[in-house]
Amino acid sequence: MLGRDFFARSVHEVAPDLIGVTLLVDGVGGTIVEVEAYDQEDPASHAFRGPTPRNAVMFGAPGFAYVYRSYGIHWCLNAVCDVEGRAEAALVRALAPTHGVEEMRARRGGVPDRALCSGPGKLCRALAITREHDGLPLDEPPFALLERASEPEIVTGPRIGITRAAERPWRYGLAGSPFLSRPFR
DNA sequence: ACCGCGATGCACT
DNA sequence: GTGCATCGCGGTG
Repeated sequence: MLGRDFFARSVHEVAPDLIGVTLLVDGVGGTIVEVEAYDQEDPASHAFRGPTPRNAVMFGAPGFAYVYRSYGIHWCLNAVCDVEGRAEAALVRALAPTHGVEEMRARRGGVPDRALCSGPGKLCRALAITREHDGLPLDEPPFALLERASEPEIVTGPRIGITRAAERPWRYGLAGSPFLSRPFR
């Protein structure tokens, strides 16, 4: 089990270290294969313009879940990071399903297994993550984070779906994984 | 393969 | 009123 101190570092260290970690919610989930980093000086980050009710968790202690609604439909999960009081977060973008696959299939309505968790909105659907998880600690139920077994081969590239600061190579992935939201170039 | 678009909530100008 | 840290579907090459 990963403790909260894992997240008491710069998101630029935490994000690549999350690749290969197993994320479970009520025992359902899989191996993290894709993450993006957002820091406080980042125009693409929700924290860039300062605290609001929505992003309040980002300005709190590290090791907690920041869950927000995207495009009015989807939920997205972040792990809050923090070094020297900065508001930073790692957006969990894709998992390789390993635990509770039948449950995830039922929640995701017949998509191929490869697409069960191949995007930030998709994985929240598969793991039933909603606003109720916003602000919950990641090292206590219903969450669980299992340390990776071996050192993964990590690839990087520009982040997806943003318009500002889009050139920053702060997207991290497991090399060659078929469970990514999109391939790396 | 790519491209367009609708669904829908909410923070912010 | 505008713009998203999205997704899935339906159209066209």
